[in-house]
Amino acid sequence: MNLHTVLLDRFKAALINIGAPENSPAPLAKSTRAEFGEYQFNGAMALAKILKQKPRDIAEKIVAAVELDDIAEKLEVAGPGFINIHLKSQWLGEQLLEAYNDERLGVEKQQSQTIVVDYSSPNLAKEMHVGHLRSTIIGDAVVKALEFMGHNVIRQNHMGDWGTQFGMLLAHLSDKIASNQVAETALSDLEDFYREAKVRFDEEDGFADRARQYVVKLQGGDAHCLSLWQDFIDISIKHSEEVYKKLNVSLTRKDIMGESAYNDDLLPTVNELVQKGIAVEDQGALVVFIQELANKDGEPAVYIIQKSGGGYLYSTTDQAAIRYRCQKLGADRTLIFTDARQALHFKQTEIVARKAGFISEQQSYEHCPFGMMLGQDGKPFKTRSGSTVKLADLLDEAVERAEKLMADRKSDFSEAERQQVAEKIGISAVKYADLSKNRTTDYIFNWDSMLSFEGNTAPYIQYAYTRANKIFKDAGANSDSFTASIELQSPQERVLAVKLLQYVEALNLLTAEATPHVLCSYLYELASSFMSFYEACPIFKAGVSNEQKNSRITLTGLTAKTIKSGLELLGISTLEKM
RNA sequence: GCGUCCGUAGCUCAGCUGGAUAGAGCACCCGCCUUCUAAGCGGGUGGUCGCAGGUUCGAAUCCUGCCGGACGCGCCA
Repeated sequence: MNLHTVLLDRFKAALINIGAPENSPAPLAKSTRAEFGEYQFNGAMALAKILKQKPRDIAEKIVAAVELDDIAEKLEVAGPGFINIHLKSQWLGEQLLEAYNDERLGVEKQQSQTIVVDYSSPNLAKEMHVGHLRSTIIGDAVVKALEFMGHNVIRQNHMGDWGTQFGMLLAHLSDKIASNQVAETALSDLEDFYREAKVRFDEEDGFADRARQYVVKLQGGDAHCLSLWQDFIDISIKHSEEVYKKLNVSLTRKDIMGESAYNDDLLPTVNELVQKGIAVEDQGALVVFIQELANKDGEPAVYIIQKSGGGYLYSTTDQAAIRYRCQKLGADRTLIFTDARQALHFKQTEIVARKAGFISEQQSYEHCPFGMMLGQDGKPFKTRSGSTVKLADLLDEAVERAEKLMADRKSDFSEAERQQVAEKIGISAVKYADLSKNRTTDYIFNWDSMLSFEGNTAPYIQYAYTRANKIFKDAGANSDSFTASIELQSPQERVLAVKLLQYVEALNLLTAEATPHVLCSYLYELASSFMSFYEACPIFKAGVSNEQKNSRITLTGLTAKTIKSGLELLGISTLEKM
């Protein structure tokens, strides 16, 4: 059940009844203050001009026409023509009970689409660093939410497993193996390995030439080179998989669709663009002139799809990828999670692909950009040439810090338990801190605030969960058999009740905009509402009637289930105690 | 030069498909533990929503111009 949708449908019907034109604006919003009820309909003011009547008169007519007796306690017209909606406690209680007894918590699925999601996509030449964190976890949260909402999601890990840099790496690896080193050992630290290869490339006579030969051989399908490359890729993928496991990210080998996978498609793609007259030769290269993105002097933007030497670029691969995703995979939507700096590239890519007919009008292509992770000083955590922070190291530090915080507190955890809890707290703190921020802007990374256990943080929400879960279990309530009627008496119960029913609204927004932070905000508000309820509405204390007790246990149970569900979609696991 | 994104409390961030008195958390101040986990709850101080115009009954939100910041703009990805 979707509160917003139910109410909106009723108001839309009412608008027609009072003679408003079809498709009149029907703004329905959550009320900003408790005294204004739970929702407010603000359409009367907008209609004043269209109907040539006073907004308050229109509001009165809408109130008279709208059929809400079963749902609303009262409707009141306020201010210039706001219609405040106070929902019926009994009706809310019935909806909550339904949600409680539903394994989907009352969340209706969306109309199913095939959605391709391109995320994580690390460069296999190096180890994953902090720059890959956002794409990986934001993408994974969106993927999980889309699946929960009923979509057919196809993950695409567009790994950087091809390109000129591999010549240098393979030449270096070849030498290591020639001197009897095992590939796994040589590549135990990819970062060191890359650095060594780079130094040789820059300084050692003849090495750069050998590296270039390796590129040519590799692209020509030379067996020895391919075998070396395969070894390298396998080991590098294992590094990534370790990070995914630590991060509780759902990507697996079968989701990998690296750049190399499009190798055979590049020439046909380029040919198609040329045949259709979209790509033309310019200064020896094949380019697409994009008039739509021309500057003020009318000079078009230039999009290179083949270098003057015949080599391909990432634009070529991206065109091939669109063809594959839209035509072979049948993507209704394609979501791409990369940093904001690539925004222009993806805008150009879409324009070119649409001209070429690789993507149809009905199919969407959505670049979902995100900002950089910055240090305390407001500067990037990592510079392009400077030292990088390895993602694995960052996560290890998160766990260490969580351990220290736990050590400062008394607990009856065994050593093994404490280790496990610290791991979950540390990792989830890092993930949540990132996920809870609007992805489009840069954000400042701060250990203290993400691990502070206060405010909009993972530990706060996890703590709320352990509290709710504990009570629910203490009540001996089995989620399958326990039911009660719900009585909403105190303000805290009401606030919690309405919040619980708004889970679906947060999810709909998340899937539409690919913004996990709206789910974080929702969960924080839910957790916070529960904490207030917890303080104000005792369950196992004297003077609490049986009906009240059962009602509150049900609310608590649904809260626990909802938080658990929401955190799972964010890729954050819950704890039984902490 | 052109383009994209951004500028909200001392700090970190919500709110931006226009709606009532702009919200959280941190920090600061004041309260609440003889057991449903105080890693919590309640209350308070703190704002020319970068600036200036415009559209509108109504603008943090839309438009224009400035100022400030980040990032892009033909053979890297």
